[in-house]
Amino acid sequence: MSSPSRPPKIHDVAKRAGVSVATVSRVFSNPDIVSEKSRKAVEKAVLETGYTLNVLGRNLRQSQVGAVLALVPNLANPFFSEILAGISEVLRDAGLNLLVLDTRQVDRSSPTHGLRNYLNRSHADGIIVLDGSLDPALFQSPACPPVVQACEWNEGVPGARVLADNAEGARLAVAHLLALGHRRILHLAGPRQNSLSVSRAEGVAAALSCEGLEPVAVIEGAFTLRSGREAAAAVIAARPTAVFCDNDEMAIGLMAGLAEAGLSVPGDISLVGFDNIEMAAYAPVPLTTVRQRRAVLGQEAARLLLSQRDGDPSETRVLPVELCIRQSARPV
Amino acid sequence: MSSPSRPPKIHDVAKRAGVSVATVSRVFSNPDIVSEKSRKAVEKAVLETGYTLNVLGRNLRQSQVGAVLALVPNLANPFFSEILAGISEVLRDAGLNLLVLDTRQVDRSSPTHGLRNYLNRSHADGIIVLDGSLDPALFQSPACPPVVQACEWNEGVPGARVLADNAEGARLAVAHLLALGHRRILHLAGPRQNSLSVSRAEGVAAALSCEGLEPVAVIEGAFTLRSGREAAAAVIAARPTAVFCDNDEMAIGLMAGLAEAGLSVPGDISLVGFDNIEMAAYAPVPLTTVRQRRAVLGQEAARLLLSQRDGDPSETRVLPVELCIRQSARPV
DNA sequence: TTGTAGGCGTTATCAA
DNA sequence: TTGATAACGCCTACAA
Repeated sequence: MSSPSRPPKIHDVAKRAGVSVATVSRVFSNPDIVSEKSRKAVEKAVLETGYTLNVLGRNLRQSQVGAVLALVPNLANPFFSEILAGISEVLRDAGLNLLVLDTRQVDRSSPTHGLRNYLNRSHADGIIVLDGSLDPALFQSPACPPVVQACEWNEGVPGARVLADNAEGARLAVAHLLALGHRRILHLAGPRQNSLSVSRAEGVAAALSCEGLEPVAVIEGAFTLRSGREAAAAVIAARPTAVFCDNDEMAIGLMAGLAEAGLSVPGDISLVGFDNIEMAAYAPVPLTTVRQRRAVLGQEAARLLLSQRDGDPSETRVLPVELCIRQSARPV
Repeated sequence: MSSPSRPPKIHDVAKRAGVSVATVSRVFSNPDIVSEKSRKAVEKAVLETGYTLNVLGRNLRQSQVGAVLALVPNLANPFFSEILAGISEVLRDAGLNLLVLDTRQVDRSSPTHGLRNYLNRSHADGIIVLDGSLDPALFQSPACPPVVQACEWNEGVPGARVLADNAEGARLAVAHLLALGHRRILHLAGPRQNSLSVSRAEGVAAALSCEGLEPVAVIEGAFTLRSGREAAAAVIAARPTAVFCDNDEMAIGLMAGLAEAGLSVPGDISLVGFDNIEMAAYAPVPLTTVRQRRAVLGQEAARLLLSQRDGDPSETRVLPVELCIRQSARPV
């Protein structure tokens, strides 16, 4: 309990407890194989010296970092926080820490200071990629630890993937609109290259083709409130009776844009979103949307990473989605 | 470029380049002090071997982790994501990584496996605490790295603090309501022990006391949409003409609750929030609120931590706030 | 069940 | 400007 100038090392504890450093080490890593007597002595000495394990030494010796890196396209975007919470939860139970890197904030290509430096076994024991726009070559180096892609994905990146059933979600949403009698349906999509946008467009096409239809228009947004609002003029010009939006934020933004133009939802135009963010139920008109369980998605990603690290083959998990009917879509 | 079974070490590079390991090390940490000739040779050997620096070795040698830990009360809460983005940005420029820990997910007291184990120089080079409810004793150990508190705070925790001017924000909000002629003002507050709630209550009191008034009631919420909605009945019972809410989520939740009860905002009741989350402008009635710049708050916290680490004295920064007038509050 | 001793990969000191 | 070498703190054969 004294306040030593130098933090106590495993050696100090050993001396004080009258045992060897190996025994002290074992008390920390595998207590069951040391005798009760030695263990008690060590525990007492630990308390007396205020010793805490120096993780740096252990990590070097074991060639492991004790942390997993999550690559997020935009850390300020609340969409990802719930996924991160799910990841964090599973990692914690496995004794691993969560490192977070915002891919916008880091040079994607520089060989010396860029992202490449992080994709290294000495930086993280594994990587969870939430950004589908990164160069797959980054992950193909033999120095790169196990990788799992979650939510967005990219062909060419090795390892397991965990995704919501995006196509099915979009199909459900559009089928719902069709069942309500809508025929002029517009798709307010995400960025064109984005893997989510692509899958959801497939679902839209699948649903519409049953009726021999196509979207009256596809407008490209940026998954943001603002881009939804700004799409209002183009949406109105296409005269749809209903709009399927690739996420809730664009749907809520569009709601505002339509209101500014004097159009009512769902009176003039029906709206369906995607994600079921918490705010969807509190939008000006409670939003009908597709629920995807973001915490579960994060948990699954972490679990896949752990089993991949343990040598299990990488599989791909597709998580079910479901339609959440509220008040923003009604019969034509 | 070959694919060695064992990752190349600094030794391999040195041999290949015909120099000593010390020189190779210097090329990485301080290139200017090595001759052009040696440097070129090393760079060539690095490329040929595919060598990447093993951070574990460096960290042990330098007794540093290369990462800062952020303690977040609830990682799934979008309020914190923008703060984290600000933190991450500044850390990155300083060559530090961001570790995130959800304090809900971790045992707060267990001496062997709890939070205490993380507050250790071998785990992180510094700590940014966004949770005001943690036991201050945790941070008082000599083994604990530098600490900065941000947003919420706790007397007894050492180190710098960075806060929004919560009292002033609340004062501005209530003064605005008073100027609109409101006299029956209710305070929908956060949890009673929360430091934010306390400061904001002071601001409310300060503004009201100028008119010799007090809140018609103080209702305790949980900073969530749901708690705002659930407060509606109690709010209505107190018959205020205006409500100041400790955050935007509760204000938007309350808006929904009031609408369900057939009351209109701002027709029947005026509302002011706090935070200016992005959704505030897209609420059923665009929300008048107090803007606090969360990204800047995170940046400042990280900067304070860095300067504290470099031995500068710890100061406390109070960040300005400003009133954002929209449409949820109007004259009585 | 315990102890001894070598090594994980790097950097910093010191001398050349 | 460079090289040899001793740490950094811990874990784990291996031997006792």
